[in-house]
Amino acid sequence: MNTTIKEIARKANVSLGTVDRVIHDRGKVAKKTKDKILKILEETGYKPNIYARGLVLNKSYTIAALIPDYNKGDYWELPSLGLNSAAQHLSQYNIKLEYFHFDQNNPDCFKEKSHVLLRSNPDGVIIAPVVNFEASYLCKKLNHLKIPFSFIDSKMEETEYMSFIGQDSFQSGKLAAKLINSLVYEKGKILIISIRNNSEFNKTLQKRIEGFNYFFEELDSAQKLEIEEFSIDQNISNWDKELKEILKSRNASGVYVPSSTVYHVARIIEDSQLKIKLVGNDLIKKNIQYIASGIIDYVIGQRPEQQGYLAFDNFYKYLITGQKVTRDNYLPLDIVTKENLYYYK
Amino acid sequence: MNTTIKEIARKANVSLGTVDRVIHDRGKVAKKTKDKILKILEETGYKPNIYARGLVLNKSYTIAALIPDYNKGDYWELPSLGLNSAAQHLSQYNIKLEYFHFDQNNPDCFKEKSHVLLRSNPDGVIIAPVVNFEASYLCKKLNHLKIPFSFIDSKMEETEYMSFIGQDSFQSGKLAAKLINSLVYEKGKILIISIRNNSEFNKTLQKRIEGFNYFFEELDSAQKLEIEEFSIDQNISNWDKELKEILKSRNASGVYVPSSTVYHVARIIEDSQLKIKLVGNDLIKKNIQYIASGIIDYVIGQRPEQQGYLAFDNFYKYLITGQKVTRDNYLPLDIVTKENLYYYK
DNA sequence: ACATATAATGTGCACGTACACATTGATATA
DNA sequence: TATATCAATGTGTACGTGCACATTATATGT
Repeated sequence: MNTTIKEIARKANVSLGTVDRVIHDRGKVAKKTKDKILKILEETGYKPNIYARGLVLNKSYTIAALIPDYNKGDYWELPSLGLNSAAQHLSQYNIKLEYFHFDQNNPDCFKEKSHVLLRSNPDGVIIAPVVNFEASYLCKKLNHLKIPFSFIDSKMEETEYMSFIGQDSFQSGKLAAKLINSLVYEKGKILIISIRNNSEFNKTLQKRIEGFNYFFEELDSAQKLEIEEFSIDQNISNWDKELKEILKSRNASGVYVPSSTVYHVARIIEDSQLKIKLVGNDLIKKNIQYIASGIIDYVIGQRPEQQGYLAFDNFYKYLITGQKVTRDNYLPLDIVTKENLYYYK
Repeated sequence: MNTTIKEIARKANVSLGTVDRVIHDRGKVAKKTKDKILKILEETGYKPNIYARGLVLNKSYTIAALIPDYNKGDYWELPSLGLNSAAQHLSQYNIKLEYFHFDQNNPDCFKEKSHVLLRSNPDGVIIAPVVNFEASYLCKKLNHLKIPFSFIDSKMEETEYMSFIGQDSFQSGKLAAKLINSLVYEKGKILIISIRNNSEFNKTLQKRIEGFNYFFEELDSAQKLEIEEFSIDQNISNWDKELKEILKSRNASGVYVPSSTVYHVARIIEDSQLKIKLVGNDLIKKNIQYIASGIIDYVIGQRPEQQGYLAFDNFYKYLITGQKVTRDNYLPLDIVTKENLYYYK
């Protein structure tokens, strides 16, 4: 049983109200009395009862999530699942989640949604900063309004974010390289194929490729494999044919796709019965079937659901329980393959 | 703002007490009234206010953990870390953790500690059932006393446990086989070396080995590798020499140690500068250095800290928030290697 | 019809906190 | 001396729930 305000008051020979004023530093207490009460608080290690506190405050918090729009089976569905799950678990604490979806290909859309978001006056904001410049503006605004915000997936160093939840892209690429290397085993050529669905410069992709190349640069030159890099834009017609052409003509032993769109390559490998080892990212539905059948050899997961869950949970911790929040949260790089696929789903 | 019992009562034209009886299924309510109230509860999606609930109950719960004794750096330190972390996070909810450590090699010790545990009259029990027969007796007792209990690490199917948190040992072995297979790549011999620190039959070890063998049985006979099995008892003097002898004489390309004691093999490989690929289990401190240096190629992790955290958290959920608890919780089989080691630590 | 048992329903209190409001005591001013 | 001022302290209420206890309605037996 913890000490209560009542006990403190009895020990100090004052009323509940006086203790209350000291605890909340509301003033109107004689210095002598205040010191006496503070001392007793210290000695007894008083901690407010969170139930009574929660009951009497009974505030309703709203967390806004500024996340890319998605179709079923896309990557961004997964962080949303985690966000939803956390929101549901914590709904009894009167903390709610509100989405503001934007089109990844349209920076204006991000800007517009930012404004709508700000007008809703949330108690916290979760941002997926895929559109850098506009996000920077939003962060400044939030900072000014003293609304705490978190990044998910990737972060913007120069802002005063409360927390970041994501992965280390460079290391992800390095790990992919190691896996490919163990698969093709000293013979053959390797392709890096980026399949982008927007024309923008993408930090995450870039860093993964850097990490991938770094791994091979560090190897003995004897073990080095030939690497070729390709970039395909899904907005261009016939991108599918082009991809097929590359896969068939280059006589590659292994392919690395540094994004969740690796299933496109898997489909072609399956259809054309090519003998190519394949490594990609993310455990999305469209990839799962190819992992199960062994066409995708390895996928590197980044626990997107957990990312979503943590992002929301951090606001609960911060706003409701008043706990400190870890600022940078790097989640493990999960290696997923046929044999351990089941327990990651 | 969520609906309250008061509102439900007003809508149903009854008193608070009647609604309360329906919610807690305490009987003494006319069927007609009960149905009416149930319908309203359903419609409004009533959820009890956790603060008010906690305030009025304000019980102090004690969870007992019956876990093997350990030295620093041993496997069982890790679930304890998770348990402690959960206990600390949830301390404000008046739920405490009390350990009862036993000696793995001494079934009598388990029995004795079981009795001490029962006398402490806990509100929930977490059991690591490494001593099967004695655990069975304890479970029956707990069942009779209506004290809920959970298993961690491995489970006993025939008991009425509240939840289990652990891994799929068979699949763990299968995954290890796949990794070894990709490492030695169609040439050479593979050894399975069990290093036991107690003389007892160990279910987990057995199942991992079964899974390991199963993987190779399923391969085309052309790709099959020669496999030899060894078992070493650490209680026998000179076990270290024997191990060294095996590693040096058998001309193996790969070794699988189906437990956390893989670091013993790693040490010998390092000292004797052998060229043997090595796969084992668990991310304990003694293994980490060998993963970092690449002597252990892969380790399969089972998130022991998370196991501990979940085990405790499940009791919080069950006893305090009244939520339903998932009965079987299989954690992912993490593949840990030099390149992704950092983010698993 | 009446007493009595029992089923059904209602009432009141406690939990610990936050905050609005009320009261007390001391000092200064007319 | 009476009164206004203001600092210091005290009191009361609400939050929503769980449970003990009180009350009312209905059925049963004589």
